[in-house]
Amino acid sequence: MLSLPSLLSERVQAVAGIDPELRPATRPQFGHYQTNVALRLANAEGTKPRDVAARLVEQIDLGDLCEPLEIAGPGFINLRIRTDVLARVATQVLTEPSSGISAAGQPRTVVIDYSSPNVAKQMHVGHLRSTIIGDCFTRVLRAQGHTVIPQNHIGDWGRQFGMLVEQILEEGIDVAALDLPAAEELYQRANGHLQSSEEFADRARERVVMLQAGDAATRTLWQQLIDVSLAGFNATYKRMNVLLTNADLAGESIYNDDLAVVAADLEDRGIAVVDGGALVVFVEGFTAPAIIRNAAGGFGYTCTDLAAVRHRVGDLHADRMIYVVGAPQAHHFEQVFAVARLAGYLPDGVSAEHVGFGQVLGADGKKFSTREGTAVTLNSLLDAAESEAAPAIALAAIKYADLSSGLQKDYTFDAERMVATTGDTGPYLQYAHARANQILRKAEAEGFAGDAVTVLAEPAEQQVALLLSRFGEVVAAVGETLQPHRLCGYLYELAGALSSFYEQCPVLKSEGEVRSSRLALCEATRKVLATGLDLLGIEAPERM
RNA sequence: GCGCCUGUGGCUCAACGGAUAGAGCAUCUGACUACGGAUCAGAAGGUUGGGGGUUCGAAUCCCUCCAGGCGCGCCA
Repeated sequence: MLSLPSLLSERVQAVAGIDPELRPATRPQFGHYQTNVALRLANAEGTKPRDVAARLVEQIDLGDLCEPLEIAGPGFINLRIRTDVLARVATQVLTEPSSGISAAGQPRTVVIDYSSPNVAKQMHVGHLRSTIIGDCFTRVLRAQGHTVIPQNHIGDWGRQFGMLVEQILEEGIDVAALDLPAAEELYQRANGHLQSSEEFADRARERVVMLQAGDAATRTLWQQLIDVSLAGFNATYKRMNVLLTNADLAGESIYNDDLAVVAADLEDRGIAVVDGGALVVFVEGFTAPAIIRNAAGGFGYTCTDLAAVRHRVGDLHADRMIYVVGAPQAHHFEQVFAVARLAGYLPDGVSAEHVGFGQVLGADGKKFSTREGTAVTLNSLLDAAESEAAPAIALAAIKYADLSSGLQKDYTFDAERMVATTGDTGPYLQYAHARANQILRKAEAEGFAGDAVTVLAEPAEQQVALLLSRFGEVVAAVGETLQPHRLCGYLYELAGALSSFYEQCPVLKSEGEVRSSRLALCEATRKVLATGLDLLGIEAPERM
């Protein structure tokens, strides 16, 4: 079904010839939607905007959907949707399983790279954002009918495993018996050891070679470290209620065999050249080249990411790739994508987007860290929120705080503010949902029901219905722009409209068709709130 | 030095070149014998970091300066 805003837009465009850029009206007296299309046309033609508007209004065929169009101000055309149409659309939101989310016209295969913690280290604040944001994208794009393939690019390979394995052997510990925090302590000890002892550093280096060569005993310990870490990660994912599972794992190590292949391919085709002993690609617009293989013969993460691009396009058949990685990596990904384009790993038909995000700051406005100056673990963050509210509420609070403002901005982790049930917070939305649910439950107990919205006499009712009709558009916009805060803002507005409606329009105390219509409106709103919250990865409780 | 991001009421944030820059928190005033009050209605609070420019129209685009953050060949 074509959503109402798209339908309106289409009708206007049929006459205007250009995208009317329909926008929700900025003020109630301007109706429901406004377009500046006449202003733009007049500008191009050199005619008077209001004359153009008058001509358009004459020709636009919207009588079945809108009240008579109005021209206002310098030449805006204002649209007011007929209440019978609003009622019909609200009923559709209620009855259709999609709640108004329209299936993507061209379903794509979307690979999303997110979370990506490092083995033998606890997840920290940066992983919090990547995980929450990536999880939201997965949910939104799936709801639109895209095939989403999450890729959890965990750090399960690299030089650190040399020191880790050596430290294990020296201490004679049973890795399988460790938990993740203990593994991280091991990491710290190994790192300290590496700094203080040349001899240990040499052994660590040799151990890396053994690991790469596939030495059985070394591999076993390495695998045990991964298993221990995964147990920790999965516990956190479960606690966070995110969709990631072991099936989504695609750690760095899976590309081991591809690295030399990629390097050789780039070198053979003259894309990469040896410079200062390293194999590099010079990309126009970048001051420093991308290093494919360092002078010592090792492969860095640029090479790994190129191999990953090749795999995702070639084997997973991605036609859209999204990388949810901190903003400091922006430059790196720009370069990786540029090289991948040059090499043809990233064909024209495949898009690649890096969604960077800002840091999590502490209450002092500085980078969030512990008193000792180390990174705050994700679990301790969850603990902090749970000390303010029940787990389901605390989690909603964190996720909403993370998603509700522009991703690129830093945000301050303020547990007390996040869990507030007033204002623009996750718990407020949960409460609105629980409230709607409560009234529906009471209605059911009293034998009342409503299966269609038929009466929209009150402005408050109309406002709710209008917002319901926009849900699909908002979800589509989030899928396209990858800006979850749009959905947050929409749901907040809807929750507010619902509260106003409660205040002004008695539901259970009204009677007959008015009552059943209002119940249907409540149910449709409850459904959209629940669906929308779910897209954010937030649970919609039945009671609070 | 070069590059990227950020700068909007006291605080936290919206605003896809368009009408009088919107919300929330905090503050103040109200609301049915409140219990859907974990709510709602309202008030007050802004020369959008400064200065230029483009445009019928700029928080938004361009230039410049200021402040903060983050990057910039062999770590990931």
